[in-house]
Amino acid sequence: MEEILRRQIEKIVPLTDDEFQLVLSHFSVGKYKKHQYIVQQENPVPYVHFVVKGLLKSFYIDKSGKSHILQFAMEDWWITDNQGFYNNQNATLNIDCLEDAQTYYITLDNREKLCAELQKMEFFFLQKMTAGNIALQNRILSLMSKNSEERYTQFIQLYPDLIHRIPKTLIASYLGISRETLSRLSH
Amino acid sequence: MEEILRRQIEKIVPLTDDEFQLVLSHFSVGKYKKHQYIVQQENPVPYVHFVVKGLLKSFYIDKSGKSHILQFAMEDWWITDNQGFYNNQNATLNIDCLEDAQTYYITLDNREKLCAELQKMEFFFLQKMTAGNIALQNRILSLMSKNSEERYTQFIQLYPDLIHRIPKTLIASYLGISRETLSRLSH
DNA sequence: GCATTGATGTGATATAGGTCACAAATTTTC
DNA sequence: GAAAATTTGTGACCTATATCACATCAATGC
Repeated sequence: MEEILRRQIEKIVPLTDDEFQLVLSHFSVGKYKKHQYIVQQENPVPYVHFVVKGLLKSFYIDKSGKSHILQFAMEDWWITDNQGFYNNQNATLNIDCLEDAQTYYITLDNREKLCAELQKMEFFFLQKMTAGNIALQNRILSLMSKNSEERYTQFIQLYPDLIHRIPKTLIASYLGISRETLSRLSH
Repeated sequence: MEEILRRQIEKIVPLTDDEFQLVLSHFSVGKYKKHQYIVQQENPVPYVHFVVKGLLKSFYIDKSGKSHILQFAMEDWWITDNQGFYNNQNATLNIDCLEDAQTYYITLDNREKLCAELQKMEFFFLQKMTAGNIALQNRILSLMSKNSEERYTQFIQLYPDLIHRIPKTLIASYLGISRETLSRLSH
């Protein structure tokens, strides 16, 4: 399992064995059951999680009670409530498990210590954050310029693996359309 | 003008005079006229710009020819086509000036050099990127969970300064609604 | 292995917001 | 400062998507 984390980092910065051990020593391992929450609205957000097994979703519940999925996270993805985690605020999002899951998680303090001890980790996190930004901007443009069908097609292209692991209902919620509309498309 | 850049950085990391001179030496100054493009679709994206004067917008033109505003940038904001800039690709966005503008701009190479020479600048960029991420995620949730009126109200709250500098037509394009609908809202 | 819960499909109907068309007001340009 | 360009408002009409209501089917828990 450690290997997944190591490969993820080494896609961006090479690491010696010792360096990777140092990295690893700043993380903890978490195991979670399907339906289990790892972040809850109104509660603190102590960790970012790197998923090594399973599938999670982060979602926002609006004032009318409707839930909107911000992100899915499967193996090799990072997930947290950014606003809560980085600004030390209570969560506005929820994160729960769609499948039994295992993560390596790290606190903000530990992340900062790690970056101080191993400069290239700061570069790594900057690269990840930058890639995240680009993806988010594309998602915004997609929401603004594409209709439901186009967004669904794009989703299939971008995340072919997810299609088979996630009920359509949730994909609809991620795409910002109703499950009925998606149902009528997908045929 | 330099002072604006310095204050922007010092909101996150303190700088000595020498350090700031080092920072500054990696930037160039650009002056642009209203209507001038500083990034064009299909062209390279050599710089990120820090705006010290004026107002710009970045926008995407979809396949049907409709334009969607991704971002405005006034004094103290950063702007570029991220995908083009960080991945060394051609632009998918356009950026032009809504008012005569002045920026400090930097290449990717120079940014990397600067971070290598002055570690805290990497921390600075990471912080900015993180804040950007949070803002983008909120915008996505806003697009998914709020109707036109709520999004407009939120825009006014978030960017009260911009309301008076930007025609409603463009605000509509930023909010992902038609100008007619916005006109009927604003009352 | 049955019972509960969740997922999916589909009809009928409602509606927010888009589009088109025109006129008036305002701003910009030379 | 007149002409051109841009912005804004508003009516009439259209459409994509939401909502509600069932029915069926599949998955999961004990």
